[in-house]
Amino acid sequence: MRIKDDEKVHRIYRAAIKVINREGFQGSSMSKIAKEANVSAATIYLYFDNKDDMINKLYISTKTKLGKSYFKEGSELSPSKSTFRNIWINHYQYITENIDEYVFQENFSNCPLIQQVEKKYNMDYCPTFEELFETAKATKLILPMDNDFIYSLLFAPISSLVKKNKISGNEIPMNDLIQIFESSWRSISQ
Amino acid sequence: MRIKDDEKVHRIYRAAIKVINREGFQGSSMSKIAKEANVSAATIYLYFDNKDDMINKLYISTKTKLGKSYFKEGSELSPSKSTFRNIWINHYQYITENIDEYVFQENFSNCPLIQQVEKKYNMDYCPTFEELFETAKATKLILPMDNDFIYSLLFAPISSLVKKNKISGNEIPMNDLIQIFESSWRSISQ
Amino acid sequence: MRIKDDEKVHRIYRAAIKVINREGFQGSSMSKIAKEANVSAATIYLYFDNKDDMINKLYISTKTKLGKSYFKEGSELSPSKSTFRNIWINHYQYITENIDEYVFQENFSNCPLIQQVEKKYNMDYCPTFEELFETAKATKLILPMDNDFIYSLLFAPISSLVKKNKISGNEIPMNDLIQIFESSWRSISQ
Amino acid sequence: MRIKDDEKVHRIYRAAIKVINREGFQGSSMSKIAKEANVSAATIYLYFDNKDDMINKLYISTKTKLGKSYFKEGSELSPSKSTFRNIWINHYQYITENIDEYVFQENFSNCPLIQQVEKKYNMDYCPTFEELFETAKATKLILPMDNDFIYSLLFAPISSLVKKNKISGNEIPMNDLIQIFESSWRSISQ
DNA sequence: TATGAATGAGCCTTCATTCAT
DNA sequence: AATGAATGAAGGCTCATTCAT
Repeated sequence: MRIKDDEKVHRIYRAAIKVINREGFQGSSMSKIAKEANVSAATIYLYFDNKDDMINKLYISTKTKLGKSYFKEGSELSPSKSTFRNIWINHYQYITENIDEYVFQENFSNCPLIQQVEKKYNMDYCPTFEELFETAKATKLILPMDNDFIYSLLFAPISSLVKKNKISGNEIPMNDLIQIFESSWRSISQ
Repeated sequence: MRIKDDEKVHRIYRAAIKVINREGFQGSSMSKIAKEANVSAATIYLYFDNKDDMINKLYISTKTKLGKSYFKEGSELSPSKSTFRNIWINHYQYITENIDEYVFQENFSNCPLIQQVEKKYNMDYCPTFEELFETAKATKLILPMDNDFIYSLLFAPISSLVKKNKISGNEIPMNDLIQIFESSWRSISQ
Repeated sequence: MRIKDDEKVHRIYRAAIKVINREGFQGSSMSKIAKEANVSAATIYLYFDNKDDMINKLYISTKTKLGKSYFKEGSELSPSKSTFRNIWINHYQYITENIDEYVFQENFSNCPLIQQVEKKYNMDYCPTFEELFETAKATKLILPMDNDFIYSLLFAPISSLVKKNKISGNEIPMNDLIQIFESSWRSISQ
Repeated sequence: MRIKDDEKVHRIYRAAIKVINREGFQGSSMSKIAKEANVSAATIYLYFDNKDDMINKLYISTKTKLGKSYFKEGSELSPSKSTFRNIWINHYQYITENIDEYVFQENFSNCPLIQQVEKKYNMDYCPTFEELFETAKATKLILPMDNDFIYSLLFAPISSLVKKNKISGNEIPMNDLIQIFESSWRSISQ
């Protein structure tokens, strides 16, 4: 018998993202995804229960990767401006380098189908962030605010700009990038 | 007769938003929308060329309303912090009061179908903002930055929080709201 | 708008029977039935919820017709041999003249899908028979037996022969028919 | 090795009957049958050309067993009422004890797929019956009728009742059984 | 021999859209 | 203008069957 290819799951994931980003959610059919992945549509059903199952798992997979993207292995997380800057830059780099995954994910975080997954997922979303924010607040590095507020003030502007640029096809020069970080930082720092 | 028409178009718009937000994009069929709007599916084709046409026009309609939401009629736009705060609050109020329209719009701004509309639309997006930002920069009220940056720094955090709260069902108390505005303002003010 | 054709339901019924008897149950697809009925497959779904619903309703429809077939309108049902013979002959004529419906029905009475319908249906199956059998027993025309036994002894042999002949393509001459009735009658008469 | 094969074929047969009777013909897929038989679906294709081939062979197998069921080994077949009664009872016992096989077979005797097999099969159906009936007619034990008629008059009623009871879940008490045989016998005896 | 992986064909069903009234 | 009826096309999914080990 042939060996069930673990790599095949990722081929399907990549194909799904590609098709969905190209043709939208409604334009994405299992057969299109299958063709893009160079497998038979029936094959997808060997790896997933159904379309929803596939989308959910794909969503969780990308979400997990994104969650990890903030923190490079071995890097320190002492509460300092430079730590925040590193995290911020990591995030920026990840979403620009994986713009398709990122767009896919943003598209779906609002989708009713995904929201129950989302709810459950949010709970264990980012314990690392919780910790970092708390100690930063304790050391009076940043303002005492709800963690969600901090997160949004820090990351929402750059995320929003990346998405906008995706559409227009522009890129943000490094100078501007620093400027945006400094502004975001100012909004939360004490 | 003209009035009757217009009223029906908006009934269809409201129904479409309702169905789409309830069942997702793929779950929204013309017949479901028709039923929700209490018309026959065939009737929709008297007012729109096809489904895409309807979605596009709906998108533009909501986008226009959102664009107007920032500025209350007759209000002054002299470049001052309080002007910015008013605009910011207007925006917040509008999206919380019209959360369905807002979610719909956000959902679709990333959708391939909408992006050509978006591109064209963005150009004449908000001349008022351009003006306001430019004079504010000239008077050194805010930092000299790309207008897109200013816009994102000012609005992206609160938008992001509203969406997150939509899912979790929470609401932001007024105190917190002020805090968020102050933070956002700090990120762009000089 | 076009008028919903009540005759269309019967066209679909006829087509379904034809296809099912020709190609068997597994060989019968909605599209084949649709083609046979000269309608689009989608049209069938205007009249029935789904395939099972259609089969069930078809089954009930034929069953009802068969139930009525025993008794010609206006005919007497006094308990006498000639009454039984008339009923018996009516039944024979009906199933030979509607052999397709009959075969379809026999095919499905054993099918798991149909058996819940069947169970419910059996209750009000044939009150007329109950009555006739009871009075015939009371007048000592026939033996005192369970009504089901009477029914089977009377009709099962001829039904079985008709089905066998359907396959072989033979027909039963009138002489033989009388002989079979006389035999069946002997098995229940006192 | 030969033994192992045979055992597996019968495991497949049993599984097929089980699945088909449980879920109907359309609900019976090769993989379900395979799972029920505890083999891989591919394995079935080592023993049968395809699904039809399997069903046909299964049908012939059960039909053969049923054909043998009438006659217990070493029993006498002199033309007498008691011989007929023995045969009749044997048949009854067999179909009640092997109700699944019996139901399966009845289900398929009307199925187009099976009817060519049936036609060919009928020829050498039951030479023993032919013989018995002929001598019984010659000795004026039973009426001079077509053998098919005799067969149907004798067995169709009890078969029909067994099937009906299968559905309703009842059983026939011995007293009634004798009564039914006596009735059936009266219909053919001289 | 035995089997998990793979797939083209086909099934049931729904959809966006048009037709006829 | 309005709509129920109708449908070709497509979608998700399963199946009988074959492949490769």
